[in-house]
Amino acid sequence: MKTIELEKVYRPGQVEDKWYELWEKFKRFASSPDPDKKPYCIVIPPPNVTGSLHMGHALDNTIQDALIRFKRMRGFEALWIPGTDHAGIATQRVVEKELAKEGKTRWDMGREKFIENVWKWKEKYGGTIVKQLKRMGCSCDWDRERFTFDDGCSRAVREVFVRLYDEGKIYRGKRIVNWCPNCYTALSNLEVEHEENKNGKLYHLKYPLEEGEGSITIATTRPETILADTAVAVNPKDPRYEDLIGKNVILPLVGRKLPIIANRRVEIGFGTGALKITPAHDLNDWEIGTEHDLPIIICMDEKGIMNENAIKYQGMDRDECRKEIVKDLEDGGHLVKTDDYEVSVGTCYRCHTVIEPYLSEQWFVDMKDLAKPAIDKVKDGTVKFMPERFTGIYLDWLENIRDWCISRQLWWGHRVPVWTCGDCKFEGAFKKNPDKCPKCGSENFEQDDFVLDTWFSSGLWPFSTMGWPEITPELEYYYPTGVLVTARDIIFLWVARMMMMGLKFRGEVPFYDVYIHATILNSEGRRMSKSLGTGIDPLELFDKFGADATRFGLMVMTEQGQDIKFSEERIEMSRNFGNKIWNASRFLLRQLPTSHKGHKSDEFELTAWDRWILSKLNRLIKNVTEQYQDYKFDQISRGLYDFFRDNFCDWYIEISKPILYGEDEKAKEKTLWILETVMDQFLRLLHPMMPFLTEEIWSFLPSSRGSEEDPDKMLITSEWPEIDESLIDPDAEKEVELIIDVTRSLRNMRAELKLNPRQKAKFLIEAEEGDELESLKNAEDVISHLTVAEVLEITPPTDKSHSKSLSVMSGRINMFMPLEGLIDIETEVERLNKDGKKLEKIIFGLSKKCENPQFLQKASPDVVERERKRLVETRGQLKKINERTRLLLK
RNA sequence: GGGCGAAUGGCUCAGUCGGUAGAGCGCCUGCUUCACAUGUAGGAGGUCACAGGUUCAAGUCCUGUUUCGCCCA
Repeated sequence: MKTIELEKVYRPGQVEDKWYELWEKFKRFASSPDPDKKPYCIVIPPPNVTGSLHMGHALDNTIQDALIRFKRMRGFEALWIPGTDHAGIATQRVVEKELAKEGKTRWDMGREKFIENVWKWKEKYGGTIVKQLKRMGCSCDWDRERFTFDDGCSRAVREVFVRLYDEGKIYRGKRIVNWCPNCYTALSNLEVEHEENKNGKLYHLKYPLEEGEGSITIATTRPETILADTAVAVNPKDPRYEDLIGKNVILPLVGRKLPIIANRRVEIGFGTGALKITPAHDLNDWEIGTEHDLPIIICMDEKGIMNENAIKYQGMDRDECRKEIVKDLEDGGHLVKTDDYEVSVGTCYRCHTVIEPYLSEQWFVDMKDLAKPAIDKVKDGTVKFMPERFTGIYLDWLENIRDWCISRQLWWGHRVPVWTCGDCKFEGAFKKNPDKCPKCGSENFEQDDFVLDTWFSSGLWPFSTMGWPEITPELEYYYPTGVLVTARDIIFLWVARMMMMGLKFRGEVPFYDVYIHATILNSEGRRMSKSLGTGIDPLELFDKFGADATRFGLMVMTEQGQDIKFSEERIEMSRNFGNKIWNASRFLLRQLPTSHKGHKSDEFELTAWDRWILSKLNRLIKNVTEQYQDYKFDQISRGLYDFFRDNFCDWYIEISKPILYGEDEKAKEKTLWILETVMDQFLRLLHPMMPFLTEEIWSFLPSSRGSEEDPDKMLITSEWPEIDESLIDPDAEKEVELIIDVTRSLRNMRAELKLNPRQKAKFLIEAEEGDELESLKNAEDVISHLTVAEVLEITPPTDKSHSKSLSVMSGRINMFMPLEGLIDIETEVERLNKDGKKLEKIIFGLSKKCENPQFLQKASPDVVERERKRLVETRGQLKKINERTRLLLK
């Protein structure tokens, strides 16, 4: 019979590539509606098409893949829809950078040509992240891969826009928006990151009164905007300025006359209590300006360059202008003082340029009505957040939602489908491009120049990927999806918007669970960032440790609940774990030329060890299955790890060796059956986390050999283990734990004497008559095997003095190792004293407890009973120790 | 300013219902034994941030404090 020889060390590289190809070749990831099965669907939170895999993706997609593989094995019709996001700003920037290398700009080539170029770029480089997802084993149905800017998704965007527009939920308005002078576009509030600028300054500027000698001093962090000041405001309740309200000041450097107005929004305590009002360059000022009907002056252009209103500063950029103005104000005696001031500045999430609050005409979505159902469905428990605390964050945001600025001054993206007639001024939104004005028939009918926020299309992702606005079989079968897996910084960008859009356009939530996973930090606890160079490239980890190990390591790390400080040690530990599994299977395969799986547990007389490992296995099945449902990935990985290393390898395989190398054929058969069963079930349980390694080993197991050619035999589409409750056996567990305990104690004695591992030792064990003695006697062979013992006497307590032996106690069991004069009395006495001290301390605590009437009265009876028993046992141990000390010193 | 989270061994972190504090890595010691040195056997190492409180009993529950991190404004 042919046995399979495996390499001593598992090498993931080739194995991983091979299996991914085979899974794809045999369409193992494919899913389509099947009325006989329950659907389970995940839509990937689409990564940027320009992106490459970072640790956050690696974690996010490991989780999704594990869930999909789990559900697939559980018999669900499991579909994972992959895809990417067209990432308006990011992609456009990348292509513009390329052009810049040739000394060109997008304006040089024009809109159409430029977009063509971006598409070309996308076709060429956009597949990077997809390849990387494959590299890590993601079992997405790639035939269903989507792109937020593909035809289908674009149709969905059009449909949604037109419907919201026609309902009046989308409107155009002139507002202060977050403007990025580097990307030349407006951004939504969510795309602005706030940073503390510790080098900020608060400038106190003196504005002279129009009449008389006096002046008013205002405080500002942005002196360059005085060029667009149109008023000075004070709080009506501020006694300092009561007399000045209604008077005018003269704006320094400019000479414009500004009224002093009273507005309750002005904070009395801030700065001087007097505020310069620049309606076109500050949101708060805009609101005050609107209330007072102030004139609006814009002093810079969309690139942050000072414009014609900036008098002699025209042409300077913002920062340069600030310096010049401060200098001129100082020269003119208008600068009273400059204080250091820590100021929070908004920056662009893509390029980190300081955001300019900027007055411009943009498209907005009125969110109030959309938000309401999205709030309700979380409040009534239809949609659940994991961990639960994110519910509050989500609700809080939606309850205070503001209108969403959806237009971007980009070229790459869904163009706003609104046309305006140059003749009759008719304006309308269209699902299909019109060629003339439907009202007056004019061909002077122009489409809006702006494009939509990328997140507008990702909000539709859970149903646009399924073919909506068409009602496809997919949509009817897979929607709502099971879970959205993402990081917490995406709760508003995706989760909330998908909820709103899903409820609005499908009338149903897009997913039932929202699993928010950790953010991965580097080992110093800082966010991983490519621009800071503080990131770790997951692909390097795949190369070094394998994708399986990286996946498993990440799963172990998610135990941290919130942020993960990345530690490569965990990945290494997982690599070692994989190697351990590999080697255990190597051992097993040598013993197992053919399958022994056909048996049933009642065919054999099972030993305590057999019942123990089957009991542990079934507990594992139970736990892992439940924990997948609760997204407890840390506990799953930990449970698998402990079971395999501790229970299976360290103990069961070890005790199986004398049997497998022995003569008892029936016992051999039984042991092989159990070994194979455990390995088989374990591989299934581990598969979602370590898909490659498990599939590889699986393909060697006799029962599934040849699965490389036969997709029906592959692990990926095999069945998830069913728990057999009848095999959970607390008695066997207790019995084996006793034997393990005794074995450890005996080994401990060996180690203390620095006995060579091959040197056979002699042990005496004394246990009270009863179950324990019985169990130990039954396990005599096993214990002597595990402890390399020659003579192993197991008896009831005797009167022997054991004076020349080492001793150790565990519970009510006393163990001795006779030494014939080898013992170092001093060391042994010292050790006994140390143990005795420990015991005394425990006894002191326990006796105090057990004498406490409150404890006896109030604690539950079983606790009292347990503590009493412990006290008696511990006292007995101490007595023995004292006795031994006395004997040794005699 | 408002909210959320964290603080446990040298490091990174688990710790379920309140009832004997655990793991991985690192460290020390023994071992090339026939699946595995990516291994194995053993060991040292903890005032559970601090202060109160509840309780027979607190790492765990409550209140406050400190430090750190994140989000929102």
